[in-house]
Amino acid sequence: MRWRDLKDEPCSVARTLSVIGDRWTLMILRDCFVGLRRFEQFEESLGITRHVLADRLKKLVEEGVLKKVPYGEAPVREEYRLTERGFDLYPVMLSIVQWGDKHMADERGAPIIRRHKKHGHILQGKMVCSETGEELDARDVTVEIGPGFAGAKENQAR
Amino acid sequence: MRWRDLKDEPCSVARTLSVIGDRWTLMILRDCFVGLRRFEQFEESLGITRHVLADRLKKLVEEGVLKKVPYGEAPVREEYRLTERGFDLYPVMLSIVQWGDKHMADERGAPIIRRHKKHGHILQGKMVCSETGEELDARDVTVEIGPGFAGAKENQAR
DNA sequence: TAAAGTGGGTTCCAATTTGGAACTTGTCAA
DNA sequence: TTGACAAGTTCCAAATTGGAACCCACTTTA
Repeated sequence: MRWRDLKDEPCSVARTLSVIGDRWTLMILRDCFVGLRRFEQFEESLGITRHVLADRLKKLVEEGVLKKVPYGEAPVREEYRLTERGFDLYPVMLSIVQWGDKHMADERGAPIIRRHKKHGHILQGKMVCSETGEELDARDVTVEIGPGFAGAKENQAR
Repeated sequence: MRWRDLKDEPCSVARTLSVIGDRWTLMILRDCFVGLRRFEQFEESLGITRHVLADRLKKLVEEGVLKKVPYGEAPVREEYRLTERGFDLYPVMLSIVQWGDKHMADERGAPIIRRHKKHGHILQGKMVCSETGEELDARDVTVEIGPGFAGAKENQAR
């Protein structure tokens, strides 16, 4: 399978990765989640080649994860902002951050901490079962073919 | 910044992506989470070039996400299994799946569904504040410099 | 009014990575 | 002794990324 065929797989992991699985794309989204919006800000923050950045931003806009919003007066320019679809990626981002905090930090602790705006406390997210509220572990879960599986290409069970 | 310098950034997103952000790595992990273990199984499932697969597996073992476990008798071979560090990636995987289920599925619904082993019900995960139990949204959160930030290279605030 | 600055891109070429296919190694089974 | 397996390697071509320079529509400064 080629990378560009991922989006046609009958698998939500593959389909999501076809949008955010590119090198640098999640780093751009990280910057979006901390409030960066402009081409030059992303470039400075990431030190990434400009044409790769332009390409990724274009794809994220095409996929509806970011949108271009005009700003400024005299020379009207455009900045990039998360759409609702983009904000929906927050659980992905937060679980990535928390894995890094747990497994990749040095003895001093996490490089960045999060605070709950409303309550002021330091924030940790946790993935729970929306039915029972129990914290989820892969070993508690089985998978089955769902309604959207059939017909999407060469179907291998997964 | 080059891709291979990601691990030295004072940012847990960057550090985590230095482990799982490579093309195909998350697809390999998806297969691990549904129970595949052997080189040939990954190859067949992904249709990926063998040397890329070998390289990714090697890196995942080096990072402690997978471990090689002997199996078989006469010709003793080795298979790949998730470590605890690997199982800790489940929230990342699940949130990726759920974004795909919500935003990339066709009208028929999700290609795969999950069931809670213990209770038997269909399972949806949700990311909540571990303190208050509220579902989390990026807009409820602010970030601050944490204890592990300083000194790790050229520090840009993030 | 010419020169320099800004933000957001493109273009070009070299260096890395990936894709595809064939070859290797160790062990067993016919 | 030949074949089959599982798990890799090796080689070369194709695609992607990195680095640097160039472009364009405005605006400010001199």
